[in-house]
Amino acid sequence: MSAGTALTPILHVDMDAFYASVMTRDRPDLQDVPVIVGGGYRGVVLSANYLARRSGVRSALPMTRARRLCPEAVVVAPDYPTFETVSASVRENFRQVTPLVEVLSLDEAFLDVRGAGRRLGDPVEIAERLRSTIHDEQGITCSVGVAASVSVAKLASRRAKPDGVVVVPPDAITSFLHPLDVGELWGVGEKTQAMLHRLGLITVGDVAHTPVRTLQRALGDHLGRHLHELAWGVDRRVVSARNVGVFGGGDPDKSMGAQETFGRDTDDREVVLREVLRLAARVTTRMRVAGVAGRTVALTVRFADFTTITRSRTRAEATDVTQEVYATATELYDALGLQRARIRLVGVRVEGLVPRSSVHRQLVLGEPEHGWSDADRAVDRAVGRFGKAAVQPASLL
DNA sequence: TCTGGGGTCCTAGGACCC
DNA sequence: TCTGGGGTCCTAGGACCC
Repeated sequence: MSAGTALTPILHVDMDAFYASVMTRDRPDLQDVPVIVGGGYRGVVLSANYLARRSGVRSALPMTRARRLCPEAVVVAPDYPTFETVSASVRENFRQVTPLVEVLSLDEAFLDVRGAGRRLGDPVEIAERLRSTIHDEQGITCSVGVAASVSVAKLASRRAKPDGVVVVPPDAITSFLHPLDVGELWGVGEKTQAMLHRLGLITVGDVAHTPVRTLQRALGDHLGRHLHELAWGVDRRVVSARNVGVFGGGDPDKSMGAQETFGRDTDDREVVLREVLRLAARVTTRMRVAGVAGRTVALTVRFADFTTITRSRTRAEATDVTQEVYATATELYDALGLQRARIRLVGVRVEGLVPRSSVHRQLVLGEPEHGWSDADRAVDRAVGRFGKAAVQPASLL
């Protein structure tokens, strides 16, 4: 193993145009045409292949604009179960390299291969072997960034795209980072980039050579310090198999929610509340499967002009009961006192989740012994046996 | 037919408590 | 009593990520 790569044990593996690659891999007819994954009414682009990107199509772009930019593109609806399957197989490939895998999303992960060197070779050899395994088994390509820290590895993988590997040795970190636009840094989005540009800070090098106090005044204590450190390649964040977010085996979720954009805007309270009930049922069903309950219920309302508000209320005790979440969300909605406001989207979220086993409910005087909670569990059993369509709250029928 | 859905984290003000 | 101050909870909003 060369001394250089032994000092760069962090891999960031990122599938290339993941959704688009998966949707087209078994479709010879889609190999040489621009492809956009997304669609649906009022939707956005989830992913686009490299031919479509050449026309300026990017993820999160409204579909209407994407079609205008690339009218010849084939639009394909996403197939999430297949994405999950492919993603699980790839994660298994990762775990054969090291147990230190931090899954960021369906198509991205950090690997710490510090302990794998003797067995599997240096980090670059490991990266290349993973790439060919994934290509052979899944028929899709990925790119890998190799560096001493997660933030630099993440930037390196972007440079490696598509279908490549980029290594940033420790002595090349600042020469790699400093020419990049500040917007490339992980955690700098549109707003922060614009703010930094207004201050005349265009490149990562500009940020590196700005006093921390100045950055903190503009961006707040935390972000200011954080960006200054990132600009010098200082990143104490470690690859943690615990931080796996939505996927199994990691830290539990802190909140669960669901939201839905209406096919067309509505000002009808009945229509909105029927959707709120549907969302409350969806969320609490997931909570009961996960064995969690939460005290805070948050309602999101987005109006026709895209302004978005949230209102939340913390209940005395944690709940996973559909009717209780629905009741709180309804109170929050009615407290808005809306008069004919055009509503585009509603969302329901339950926060402050704790294991259900840690919740001991006070018996409220007059509360039926077998109340809504038992009703929910009966619904869950029926859904488990007969499928989602079998049981719905009465007002959804 | 402009702008999805699932999350996390940070900030800031006010209440409240010691 | 020339009004301090810290810690925690709650709420609302905003930025960001994939």
